[in-house]
Formats: sequence, C-alpha cells, structure tokens
Amino acid sequence: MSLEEVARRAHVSTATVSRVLNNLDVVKSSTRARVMKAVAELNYHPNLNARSLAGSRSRTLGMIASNLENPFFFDIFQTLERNAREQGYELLAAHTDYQPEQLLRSVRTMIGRRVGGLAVVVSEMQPDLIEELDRNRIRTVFYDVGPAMTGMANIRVNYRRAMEDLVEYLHGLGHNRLAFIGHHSTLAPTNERERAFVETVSRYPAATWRNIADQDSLEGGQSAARGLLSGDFQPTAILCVNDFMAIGVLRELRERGLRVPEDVSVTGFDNIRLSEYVWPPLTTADIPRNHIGQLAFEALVNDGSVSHETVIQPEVIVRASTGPARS
Amino acid sequence: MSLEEVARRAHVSTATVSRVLNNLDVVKSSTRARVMKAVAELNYHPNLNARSLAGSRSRTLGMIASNLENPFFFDIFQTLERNAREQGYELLAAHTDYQPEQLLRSVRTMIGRRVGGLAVVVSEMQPDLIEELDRNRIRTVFYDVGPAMTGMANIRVNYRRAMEDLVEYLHGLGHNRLAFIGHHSTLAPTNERERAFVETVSRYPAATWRNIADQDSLEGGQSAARGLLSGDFQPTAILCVNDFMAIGVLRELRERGLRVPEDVSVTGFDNIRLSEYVWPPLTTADIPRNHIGQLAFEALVNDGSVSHETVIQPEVIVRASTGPARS
DNA sequence: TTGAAAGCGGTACCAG
DNA sequence: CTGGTACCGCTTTCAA
Repeated sequence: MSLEEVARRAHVSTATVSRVLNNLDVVKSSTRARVMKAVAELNYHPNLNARSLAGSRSRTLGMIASNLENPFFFDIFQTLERNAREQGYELLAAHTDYQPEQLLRSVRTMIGRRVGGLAVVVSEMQPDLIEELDRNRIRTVFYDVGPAMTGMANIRVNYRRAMEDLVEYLHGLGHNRLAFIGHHSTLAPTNERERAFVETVSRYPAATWRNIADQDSLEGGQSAARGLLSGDFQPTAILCVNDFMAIGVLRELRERGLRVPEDVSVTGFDNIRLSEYVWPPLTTADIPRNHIGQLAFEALVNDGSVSHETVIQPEVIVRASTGPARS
Repeated sequence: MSLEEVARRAHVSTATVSRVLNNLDVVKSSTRARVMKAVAELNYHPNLNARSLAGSRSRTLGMIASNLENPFFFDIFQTLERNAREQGYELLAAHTDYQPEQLLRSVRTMIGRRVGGLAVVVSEMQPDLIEELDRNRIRTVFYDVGPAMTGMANIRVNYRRAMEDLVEYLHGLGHNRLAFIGHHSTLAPTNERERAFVETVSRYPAATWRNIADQDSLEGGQSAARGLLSGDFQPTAILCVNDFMAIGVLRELRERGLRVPEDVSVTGFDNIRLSEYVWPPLTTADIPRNHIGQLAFEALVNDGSVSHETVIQPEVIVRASTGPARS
C-alpha cells in the first residue's frame, strides 16, 4: 500500500498526501483532514526506504561503537537514541567488536543508508575510513579517535589527567607495585590511559610496574588478572582501563583468596552504574556518558557549525575498592 | 556516485553492473572483471535504500527488544546479529523500554523499512500490533508473547517449571518466608514466573510470601528490595524475576548489613554472565540466549516452514547466593 | 550474455 | 493551495 492509494482514497494527488504527511502547512485544513482520514482508514505507513531515497536530508542517524556490551558504550547509545527519537530521527546502531574489518562494514552500511549524521565511538579508526566518510559527505562526530584537522566534530576526554590522579592517589596510599590492565585495540584512547599510567609511575623511583592486556569483557578482565598474578610480580594495586574489565579482575582476586582492598587495591574507569553494585564498589574515574551522547547528537543535527573539539574532564571517584598498601 | 557512473566507466549497462554486484553468474567473466575494476576504482558502494526499494526480498532483519541494557536481551541480539552478518543480512535493532507506545513506533519503523524478518522479544505485545505485522506480510518470530494461533513462529520458555524448582529447592532448605521481585510489564512472561511462584508457595501450608515489582534495572532491583525490607515482612529468601534485578537486590541487602546467604538467600533468573561475577554469585535458572538467537534467525530466514512453536527448558543452577534458612 | 526501460514509493519543483 | 511530473538509485523483466 502506497501514497497513491491514499491519494486515490482522499481524492487528491500524491503530492498533497506527501505534504500532509510532512506537515507542510500549506495544505487547506479541510483537505488535510480528508487525507488524514484516508491514512488512518488504510492504516498507511510510509516506506522509509523510498523516503530516504527521494528526500534530501536524511532523518536517520547512525552510531558505530566498539563494544555495545560494555555499558559505557551502551549508555552513550541510549542517550543518543533518546535524543534522536525525541527530535524525530531514527538511530541505526552497529558495533565492531574492535575488529577493523567490521568497522569497515559498518561504515559502508552507514554510507549505504545515507545517514544524515554518524557518531563514531570506536578505538580502532583508520585514516582511510575517515577519508571515505568525508568523500561521501557524511557529517560525522568522533569520540576520541577523530583526526585533529578535519571539519568533523570531535569529542575528547582528558584521560591522562585522570589517570595521573589515580596513580598519585594510590602512590600516596603507599602502593609501589602497580599493574595496568588494558584491552586489545589498535589505537589511541586506551593507549593514552596506558601511557599516562607508565609515565606517571615512572616518576616515582621506588615504584615498579607491569602491564597486560586482554579482551574488553568480564572474562577478559579475569583472564588478564590471572595472567598477571600467576607471574612473579605481585602488585598491591591494579588499575584497569575500564570498570567492565575491573569487574572481571575482582572475581579473579576473590577466587585466589585475595581481599580487596586489604591485599590488593583495584581501580576502574568510566563509572558505569555497575561499578557501584559490585563488591567492593569500584574506585574509578567518571566519564559523563550522557553528556557525551548529548554533545554527539548536537554536533550531528545542529546545523553547520560543527567543527568543535570538545574536551571532557573525568573526575576521580573514590570508593571501597582501594585502600592503604599492606605494610 | 551511482550505478550509472560505474556502468559508464566499465562501458556496460547499469543492468550488467547490478548483475555483477549481485553475483548473478550469467555475466561473462571478462566483463565481470571490467566492472569489478570500475567499482574498485570509484570506490563505489550501493545505496541500500534504493536497493531495498527496488528489490524483492529484503536483506535486512529487525529485532525489537524490551530492554537492551539487560544483558539477557543483549545476548540474544548479539547472536542474532552475528548470524545475520554471516549470512549477509543487516540487523536493525530497536528497544522499547517496556513502553507500549515505543513498541508501536518500533514496529512501524520495521514495517517502514520493509525488513525481511522481525524478531520480537518483548513482554508487552498487543494483539493489534500482531495483526498489523500480519497485514503487512512481515515474517515474524516471537519470543514468549506470540499468539498461539498465527502462522508466525514462536519461541517459548517453560518458566513455570524452573520457578517451581527454585521454590521447592528453597523450601527444602527450610525457607518459609519468601518474596518475589518482579518488574513492571504489561504481559505474560514475567507474570508467568510470578504466578508459578505464588502457586508453588501456596502448596506449602507453613510458607508465607510477598511480592513487589519495580523497573527492570539495577536500581529497580535495589529499590524493590528496599520497599520490601522496610515493611513488616522479613523474608529469608528473595526470588527475582531475573539476574539483572537480583544484582540490585544484593546491593540493598549489603547496605542493610544483611549477609547473603546467611541472613537472606537470593535467586535470579537467566544466568547472564554477570551472575557469576557478582558476590555472591547467583543461584539462577539458565535460559540459553544463544540458542534462542539461533532459533530466531533460522525461523526468519529458513524459507517458508515457519510456524513452529519451540519450547525451551531452563535449568536451575545453584551457586553461593542461596543456603539454609536461619534457624 | 547484454541492454533498454518499466517500475519501487516517495519528494520537490513548476505551473496553475 | 493543489496537481503534474521528473527524478532518487537500483532491480528485473523482455528483447535482442
């Protein structure tokens, strides 16, 4: 069933039906009513594919995330989705599992769908993909991995600062054997946390450290902790790249009979809701996902002036998973 | 950039380019090569909207879930998505937050996109929506809430049986003051768990019970537990409609200084991965999400013969969150 | 094996 | 304010 059937039933042209459906207020209210009636009676719903094929500006946005299973990404997705819905947009979501090849597919799908805007929240971006997005005139906002130069919008987080704070805080508590657990990903942002960790630790002559990486998942956190603790280096504090993995770390420590924080302190990153629900609740650095989702949305729909670079400052939150080092 | 440009560059018609792109093996291999070359050089990507508008069978599937934040739903989404991708389909996901009005929107979006198949994993289905899906010839598979009669596929879970097992197990442990924590949702499946709980408890003359509901979230679980425990009824065991909410319950108990399972036993449902990572790990009933995702996919793509009703039997898993009642 | 052309269901411009 | 109509980019007969 199509526009044409509705038009026939309402004794108007398809053009008029289209106008009514798009709220172009040029239509006489009596004909508008007639059309509405026909639409209702036929239970008509426009073909979205035809619409975006014919139309100019697209009413759908896209979001690509590395790992929607991690609540950090999911929270961003949710606020973006809510914003989109409230403003009459659809949101297409895709996740890449940190696989470059999946990223490629996702980007192409988004281009193929001619999304009106795309939020890229991944940690494995490749320059040629950015170029491809650019060539196809897709308005894009990047989280973390955006190129510094393009006219595309960028949202960044000052990981370095928060990570320094965390390390200093732990060092102040007497910790001198520190470990960092990261996850596999090709690029910058998580590495920035790792680099900040290494550099900060290196400032303390007495401090020693290790690092290790695994998948971004509960299992990955546990497995990394297992690998770490089965070696000769026994850390008194473990800093994790995010809360999600930290939860896996907590489990491994528990299963080894190590108490948190009496034997080992643990920190996460992101401040996902779960971080308050596990035991002990995690010391972490808050990254405001809602704010990020909001910013992303605005960058995509608020016309034109999109070439900001916004920087967000995470805030350290101390909870029960950290404490003084064993003497 | 369009088919036509590719056609021009390869000195063939758009029809031929289309054939090549769709792997119709009628094309002479030399021309095929020429076309491929042009495609590569132009870095051409088909317009998916045009494709689904023109084409017959759609290469995209849809999934509507109540709450993708709950890992239970997310896991189904993931296996469905993986299956889809591997077979060359796209997956459009939507979530309804248990809001009937959002469900309506989601269904319409899916119809509007003319998805080739739709998995509906919600607990708030309305008959008229089913009819609308039917009228629009959308091949659909329901989880839990499908109508018994239609030609549409159905995947069901025998909640009753597992809930009975859980109650009997706890009763055997000496628990006589039981509570059930559910979540708000209009319809059948979660109520089935609740009903099974009530009926089973009622068989034991000595047993008393309460029930309460809140949102399906960590906070909702905590808030329900708070409401429950601030009353006069002090349960020795709390059965939750799912693991996600149970995690919230654990937190509330902890904050009240109640030990699990020494003071209160807690059970979940679903066996999400998180249930093994929290402390104490949850006694729960396993629902095989992968299997469900798999079944859903098959129901949607495996031609025609889709009118099965598959029933899944959950399996109780005992972990540390349950123990003997205090004497 | 290939090309020409008729749609698919809308949108938007141009007349009236 | 409304209708006619030329596309949007691709698929799919029908002929050649």
